[in-house]
This record gives sequence, structure tokens and C-alpha cells, in this order.
Amino acid sequence: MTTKEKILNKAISLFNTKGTENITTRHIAKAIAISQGNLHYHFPTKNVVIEELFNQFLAEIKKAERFKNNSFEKEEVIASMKGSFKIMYKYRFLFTDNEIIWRRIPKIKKTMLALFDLKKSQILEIIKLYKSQGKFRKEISEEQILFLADQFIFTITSWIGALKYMGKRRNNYDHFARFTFRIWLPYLNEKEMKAWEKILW
Amino acid sequence: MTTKEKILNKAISLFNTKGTENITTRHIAKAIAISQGNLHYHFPTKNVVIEELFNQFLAEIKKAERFKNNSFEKEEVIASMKGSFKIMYKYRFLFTDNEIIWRRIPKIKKTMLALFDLKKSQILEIIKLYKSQGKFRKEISEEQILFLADQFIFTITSWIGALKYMGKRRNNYDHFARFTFRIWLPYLNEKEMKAWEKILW
DNA sequence: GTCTATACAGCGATAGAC
DNA sequence: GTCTATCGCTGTATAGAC
Repeated sequence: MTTKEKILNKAISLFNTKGTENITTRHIAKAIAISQGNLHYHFPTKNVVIEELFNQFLAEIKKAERFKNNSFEKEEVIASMKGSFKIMYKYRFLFTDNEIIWRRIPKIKKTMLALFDLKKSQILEIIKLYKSQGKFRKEISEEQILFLADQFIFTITSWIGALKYMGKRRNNYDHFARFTFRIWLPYLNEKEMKAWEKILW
Repeated sequence: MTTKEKILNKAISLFNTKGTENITTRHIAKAIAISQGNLHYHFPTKNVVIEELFNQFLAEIKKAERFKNNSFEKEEVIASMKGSFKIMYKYRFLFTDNEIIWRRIPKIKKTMLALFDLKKSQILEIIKLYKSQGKFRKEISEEQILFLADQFIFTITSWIGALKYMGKRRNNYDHFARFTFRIWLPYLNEKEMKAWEKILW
């Protein structure tokens, strides 16, 4: 492992556990037993370290997407979401400390929001398909359908923060992928609801 | 207005707008034209300023609750939630910067989580009442009901963060109180759903 | 209560030797 | 590439005069 990789890996774990604002270039350097001067040889500023990690995150998210096939089968949709959550969890400081990071590096905020928008449009696609297939209960209004998409993206983008509010047993992305899909259930007709319920519980 | 009050009020607005980690005692003092030494006469440390504001927040939340009557009528439940959101919005740095604050002052984390738990139990009470009154659709499982309570508390505690993910027009607590209750709708039977829909849209 | 002055620690970042 | 040494700055907090 190159020094550069060592720095990035240690930065992830320290940011995740101690908070982005509390970890300095000195801390990272000390944790992998190199000098602070050396760290600054590889990364001119702390912001560059963060940006590099954000780019890694983006690359992994996009790579995960490429392998996803276009099926909307339940199991595959859930598996795909689990995959995304796993990556988000790996880089969770980007979400738990998002305020700090966005204030430091506005470019990251912009790119992240664009990513969320993209995800939202993908979700809307699935919702529309399901609706056209008559899987929703009839009384659900158009407004409520749009709300469902909002609610999905809202939940996905907030889920890491939510780990703190929920019981310890639930602190994993596997649970959370299921949690997210539970949003879905009461919108479905009786038959579809039962089918999802079987998978999710 | 006493100097102490001036400090607290300015601290709220600066924390809300510039971020808790970026605002120092120097900034607050300068903004109200007193010396930093004077500020430290009133508040020994920055943490004490934050704790004082947190206590103010708690007091306001509890006061709002006392005036709430025990009716579970739709309009009153919505109005009550709006009231809570208004207070949360006033002290929004406690939520947007919660990670920073919780890491600085663990006691605040503990108290906040206890507050969330209390809110959750209140919500469960309403849900159970509604269920006993047969307002839910029949196919909703017990697990899904419990999920609904989780989802409510999750949304309420994350809502400030969500303002950043949503369109600009939606940046107000009035909208958000309605948004939160939309979660509710697909769980209800047709008649109840229509009644809520009328109020919320 | 309020001020000025200052101590002290820690941060990001750079210089220069090896 | 890696080190040591150091600069300049900012943050918290305190001392002592008024």
C-alpha cells in the first residue's frame, strides 16, 4: 500500500469515528507513523484529502450502479439498495458531518445534491412503473405518489443520521435497506403488499 | 436586554447561519460590540453558551406541550406539530450541527435522545388510538404499525437536514408539518384518507 | 461589569536538510 | 519521499486594571 493510500484509508476511519472537525493532518500522520510534513507532501491541504475521499465515494457509487441490471424484481431492487447503503456507510462521515464538509468545500455540496436528484429520478421511474402495472391501491392520489418519491430520497439521505436515534440492534445497512422499503408497503394493493411483506420481514 | 441575553440571542443567529464550529467567542462578542473578556465573564466557556441555549430550547418545547390540550382532532394535532417545528427551527443549529455539538457535549446528546424517545411514545399513543377506532386499513400488519412510529420520529428528527435536499419553496415548518402527516395517509382506510387529504393539501 | 492585554495550545501549511 | 523545525494564525481562557 502506498503512503497516499495509507493516508486516505486512515483518514476515512478517523473521520468516521472522531468527526471531521476534530481530526487534523497531524492526527492522521501520527496514526500511520509518518511526519506531518510528509502528509503535506502528498496532500497540500486537508481539504484535498476530503475531496479525494469524496471522489472515491462517487466512483464507488457509480461503479455499483453499472453492475446493476435493469430488472425491477423485488430482490434485485433491495440488493441494489443494500449495495448503495454499504458504500454510504463506508464513507459515512460525508453524511454525518455533511454540514461541516459542505461549509468547507461548497463544490462537494453541489455534487452531492446533484447525486440525490439523480437518485430521486430513478426512484420516480420505478414508482411510475409500479403504478402503471396497477400495483398501487386505487385511492392513492397523484400528490401522494410524488410525496412518496420525496419521502424515499429524504429517508435515504438521512438514514445515517437516523442510526443514532434508533436502537443499537438496528445499526446496519442491511436492516436499513429493508427499513427504507417498508415506506413502500402501505401504498400497494393487498396482494403486492403481502408479497413484499414476505421478503422484508 | 441584559448583556447575557444579548450574547445568547446573537449566538443563536450566528450558530444558525455560519455553523457552530465556525463561530468563536470572539465573533459573538464582536457582533454585539463587547469585549471577549466580558463575554467570558458571563459564560466561562463556549460550551456553557451552547448548553444554556439547549436548556432554553428544552424549556420552550416543554412549555408548548403544556398548552396542548389532549384532543386528537386533526387540526389540533397538526397545529401542535407546527408549534414544535417552529421551536426546532428557531434552534436549528442544534439539529443541523448535532454531530459537532454532541461530540463536544455528550450530555446534550443524552438528553436529546431521551426527548426523542418521549415523542415517539406520544406518537405511538395516537397511532394505537386510531387503530382501535378502525381508521387504519385492515391489511396493515402489526410490524408495519410499529414501523410507522419509527418513521414518524425519524422524519421529525431529520426534517431540518432535509430542508437542504428539497426545493427552496419548501423551506418552512408549515409545509413540513403537513409533509410529516402525509406519511400517515396510505395507512388509513379510504374514508379517513380522504378526510386528511382535504386538510393537508 | 466591562475593558485591555496576554498566556497557551493547536491548527494548517511551508522551508530546507537528507 | 521523508524528515525536523518553524512560521503565522486562530481558538479558548485568564489576569488584572478601571
